[in-house]
Amino acid sequence: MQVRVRFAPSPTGLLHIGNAHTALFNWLFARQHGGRVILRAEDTDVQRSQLGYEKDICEDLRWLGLDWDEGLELGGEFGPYRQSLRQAFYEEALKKLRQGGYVYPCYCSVEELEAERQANLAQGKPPRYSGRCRNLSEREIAAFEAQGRKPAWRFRVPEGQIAFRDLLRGEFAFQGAELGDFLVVRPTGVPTYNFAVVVDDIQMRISHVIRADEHLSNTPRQVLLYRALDAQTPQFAHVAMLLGPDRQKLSKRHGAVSVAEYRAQGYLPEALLNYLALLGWTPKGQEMLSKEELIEQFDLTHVGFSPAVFDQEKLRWLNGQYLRRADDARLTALAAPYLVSTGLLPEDEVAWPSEAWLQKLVGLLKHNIITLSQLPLWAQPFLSEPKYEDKKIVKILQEADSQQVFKAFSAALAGTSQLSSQKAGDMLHSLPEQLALGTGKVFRPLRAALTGQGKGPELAEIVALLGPEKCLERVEKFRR
RNA sequence: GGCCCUAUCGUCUAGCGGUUUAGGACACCGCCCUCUCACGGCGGCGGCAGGGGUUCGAAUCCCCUUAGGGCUACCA
Repeated sequence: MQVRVRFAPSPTGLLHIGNAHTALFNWLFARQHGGRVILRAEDTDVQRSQLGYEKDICEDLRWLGLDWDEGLELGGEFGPYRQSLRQAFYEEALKKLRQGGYVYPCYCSVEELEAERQANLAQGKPPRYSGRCRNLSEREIAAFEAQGRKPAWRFRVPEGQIAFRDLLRGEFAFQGAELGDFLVVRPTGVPTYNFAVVVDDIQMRISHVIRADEHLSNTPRQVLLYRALDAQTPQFAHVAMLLGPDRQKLSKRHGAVSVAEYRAQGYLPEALLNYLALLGWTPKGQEMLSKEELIEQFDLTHVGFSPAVFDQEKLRWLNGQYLRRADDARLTALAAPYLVSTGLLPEDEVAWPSEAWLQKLVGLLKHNIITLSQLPLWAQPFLSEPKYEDKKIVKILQEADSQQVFKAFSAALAGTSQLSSQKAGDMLHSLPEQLALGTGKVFRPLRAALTGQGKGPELAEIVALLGPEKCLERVEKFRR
């Protein structure tokens, strides 16, 4: 049997980290089984769904490196892949349910239902549908129709056991009596989630439904639908959902929860992807894994089912690791927007320093940062004049010993046109002995004069990158 | 309220009845490297939610309690 998985986000917002997590697990599973990934938009919530979000979600998935074989933007054999375009399928399925006597028309209004629900809740009774319309006579139906009421369609849930198997967690058995008759089609003719998913998954030949834990309780309803539609159920696998640091469901209250936000903060897609894979699953060996290695090592059956807290710190660590290993040319391209938006680089690329120099700069500074958005802070003295605002820096510059350091440094640089970091290092390290000063006494004032900062890359690298001319200029400023 | 899921260091987790003085990663602390920060190296702190069983033996199996989460929607 061919493995066919789907990722079915609802376009009611940006791609959520939690959705990206299940998308990744689906993707990994499909890729390691030579299966296909289907991307479908679940937009049956007409009020909240927006086409724009659908585009954003596609873009974020691609950014993460999760591609798909059929679905949105690609089309395919079993389309269309947006639920609002699939009305004919739902109507056909509803017809089948009606013919089989699995559903009945319900004329209750939203207000009536909500009142009933509240009343039940207040009395400590289960807030499920009473079944008021379950056994309407022909005459009662005719009366409602005469009033111009449009019916919704409800599934007649049988009593008795509904069993299914979860690939991860084993056997489940729910009692039909506990479920209550659920809505399948709204009065507007738009299907509800449970119905649309099942119809689509059947028609799209989905073999494995890998989704978050929160859908476990919906599964018996869906199993009922599969049976009524005379279809085979797919394999279910419910993975744990993601939590915030307070162990509540991960939400906007916890800060950045969309993939787009992490991208904006300067996280690398491979870092986010790698981190997401580590939530609920652990590799045997080391944890830093490429997409290819993940495909090779990932094992759905070893995914844990206890909910996982999304830990920013570990993500940050991973991002730092990937940053340091990243190609400088690529990083420079990614970093440029941050440098432009902070005014360190002009809008117009023509006015930029050479590509080679920029790459050296980024290649050097990538060792000091955790996210790309931190780059401007370090790049500042290289792309504009140092600020010399820090009190400690000012004090170092004013120290008596600093004067002879500046003098010796200037003398050593005079007449030099270019310096490798190696040469610069040799020169710098000869100074302490020459001046009979401690290394710190020599290096600290130079670093201060050259960058206005107390920390940063190796001094030799700074000197090489700035070039003799600029170094001289900055040091001379402090000579008296 | 009912039903369901979950429970190992602060966090992610390994562990699938004996090989465990419970292993790793992040974070934290200390030391080393070093002009500083970061990286890196070494070391440390820190956990089986509680209570009952089952068993020669339990983090591992069962039950109860507790805690957290989910579903019970004309949200998905």
